[in-house]
Amino acid sequence: MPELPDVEAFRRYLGATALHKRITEVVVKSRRVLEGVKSRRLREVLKGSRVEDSSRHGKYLFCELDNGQYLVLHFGMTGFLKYFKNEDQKPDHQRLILHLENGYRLVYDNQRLFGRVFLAEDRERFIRKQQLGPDALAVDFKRFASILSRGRGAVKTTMMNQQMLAGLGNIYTDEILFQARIHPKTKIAGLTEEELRNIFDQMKEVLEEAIEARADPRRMPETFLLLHRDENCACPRCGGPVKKISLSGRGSYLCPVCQENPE
DNA sequence: AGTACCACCTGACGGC
DNA sequence: TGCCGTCAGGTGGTAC
Repeated sequence: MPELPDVEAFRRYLGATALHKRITEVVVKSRRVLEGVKSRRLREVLKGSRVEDSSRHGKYLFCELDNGQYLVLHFGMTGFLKYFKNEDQKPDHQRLILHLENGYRLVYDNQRLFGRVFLAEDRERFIRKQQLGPDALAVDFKRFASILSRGRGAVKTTMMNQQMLAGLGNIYTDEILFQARIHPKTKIAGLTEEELRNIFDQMKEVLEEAIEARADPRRMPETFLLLHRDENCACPRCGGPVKKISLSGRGSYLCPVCQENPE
């Protein structure tokens, strides 16, 4: 699930729920998700504090605490946040539970344990340490073009590399390339300036529309490929069959008519 | 240095 | 019904 638009949706969800509420108790249900911090330390820092602000860089969510520290959440493939009061509403794979002063809980759920929870003192230093590229939604064209041109392989692989650009995953990269009518295997070096510009514009467009839809596919435009991610589904542009290929080990969906293979 | 592939986890789904 | 292989929206390490 969680690529940039999903994490942005979690951020807004946090803003509408647990923000500014005092954390009264902290339960680490799975210490495997903790990265670089022990349960005890995490509890000490979180207990009694409040999340006063939130921000996002790529797929990372930064929860700024009133003690100056940051609770940093990464969701892996299956993570999400859930705010609830009654026990019968609790999600199936709670990994970190924050009890709040109003009797509600904010839960970090993560079925496959690929997500990570960090504690950071400095947001920018954390981003540097993780070697993240600029956020895909914040980057300007000049920077985008110069970063992408460092890639030697397929355009999709480069766009998904978090050290190049932070925030794009498998689904949205497919979507952007579909909208830009570029085949995912196209080599970066083979792209014209115009095509690069088009990819950039579509990246912004797709991300903004997905955020607008609260990362919920049911609210997304019918023209989105991600609603038709199935082999032989009809391409929303030309009606031809959608094709699935494998690119660096990931399933990639595309329309072979709209996205011509350069080879 | 850059890129490709596997492993890490759990669960859902389709075929037999 | 049950077992098995395959696959899933991420990423780190390792091998070229």
